[in-house]
Amino acid sequence: MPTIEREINRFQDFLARQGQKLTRERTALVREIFATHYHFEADELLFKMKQKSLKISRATVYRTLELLVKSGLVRRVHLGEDHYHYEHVRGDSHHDHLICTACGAVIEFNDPELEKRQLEICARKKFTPTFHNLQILGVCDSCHRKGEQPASPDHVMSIGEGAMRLRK
Amino acid sequence: MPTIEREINRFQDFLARQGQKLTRERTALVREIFATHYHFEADELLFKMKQKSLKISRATVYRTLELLVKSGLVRRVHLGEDHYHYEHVRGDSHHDHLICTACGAVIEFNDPELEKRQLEICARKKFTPTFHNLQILGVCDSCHRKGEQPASPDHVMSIGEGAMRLRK
DNA sequence: CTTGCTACTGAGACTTAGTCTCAATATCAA
DNA sequence: TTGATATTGAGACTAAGTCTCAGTAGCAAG
Repeated sequence: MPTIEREINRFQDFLARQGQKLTRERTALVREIFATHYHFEADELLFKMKQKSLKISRATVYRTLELLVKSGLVRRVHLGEDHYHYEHVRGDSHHDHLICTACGAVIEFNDPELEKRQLEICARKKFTPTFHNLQILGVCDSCHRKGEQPASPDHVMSIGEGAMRLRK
Repeated sequence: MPTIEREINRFQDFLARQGQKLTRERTALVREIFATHYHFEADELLFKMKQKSLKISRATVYRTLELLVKSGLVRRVHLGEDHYHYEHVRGDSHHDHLICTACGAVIEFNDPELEKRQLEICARKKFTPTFHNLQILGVCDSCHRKGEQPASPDHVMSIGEGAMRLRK
C-alpha cells in the first residue's frame, strides 16, 4: 500500500497553503519517517539519512521536523528522557505511553475513558484543552519477572540508553 | 510555622543514611525552595541565590536538586517547555498540570478518579507503575475570554516565556 | 521550457541547559 | 581537635538544538 505517497501529498498541500515548497530533502525525510515505525530522535533520523548517503544537514532535519509537527503529520513527545522523541501520526490514533525504567521499552495505549475524564477535569477548571501528554513510568511485565525493582524517584532523572546516537 | 526546619531535618536524615553531609549550601537551597512556592527552573534558583549574595555555584545547584529529587522532597516536572521545572513536595500532594499556551499559567489539579483509571490501565498491561507525568495544554479561562485562540499543534513546540533567566 | 522571484539548503558558529573535573575546603564522628 | 571523606566553585566540556548567510532549487507565470 503506497500510503507514503499520500502523506507526501498531504505535506505538500500543507506547505503550499503557506507558500512553502516541497523539496527533495523534505520528501526524503517524510519517506524515511513513514517507512519506519516507532519513536525516534532527531539525531537518529539525521544518522539514518547519512547512512543512505542522502546528505541532509542537521538544520534541515530540525526544520523539517518542526514543519511536520505543525502540519500534524508528526507528533513530538517526551518519553522520560531529557530530549524530545518524534512519532508519525497516521489517521487520528492518539495514544499515550507506558515507559519501562528498567529496559526502556515504550508501550502505547489508548483509553477513551481516561481521555473523557481529562475533559471533565478541564471543564471543571474552565480550561479549553488542545493537547495532552501523559507518560507513566514503571517496570514492564518481563522486567518485573526478571526481578527488576520498581524504580525509586531518581530513576525518573535518567532512563537507559536510546538508540544509536551520532554527532559529527 | 517553622516547617522548613522539618524539611531540612528530613533532608539531613536522607543524606546521613548514605554517608552524605548537610552543608551550608544545601541548607540554603532547601530554605529557598521551601520558602517560595510554585514551579521554578534550576537557573532561576541559581539567580535567586545570587541576588541574596549567597554565592552558590551552578554545579552545586544542580547537584543539590538531584539529591532533593532522590530524597523525594522535590519533584521534577515537564511543563511543556524544553527543559525541566521543579516543585517542592509537601506531604504527599500529588498533582498534575493544566498549562495555558497563551499566558503560560500553570494550574494544578488532583483527580483520584483519573489516577485510579491509570492504575487500571497499568494492570491491564501488566505494568508496575511508579510515577507519572501528565500535562494538559490548552487555554485558560481568562485567556479564553480575551479571545485567545485554542493553540494549533505548533504551540506545543514552544510556549511563552518563563520567569527571568540568567547565565553568567 | 525559460525565467525569476522566493523559499530552501548546508556549513558551521552559536546558544542553552546541564555535567564533569580537580584542587581547595568544610562537615562531622571519634 | 582532628582527620577521613564528602563537598564546593570555577570553568572546561557536552548534548541538543537554533541561527546566519551565501549559494541553490522549486515552481508559477509567461
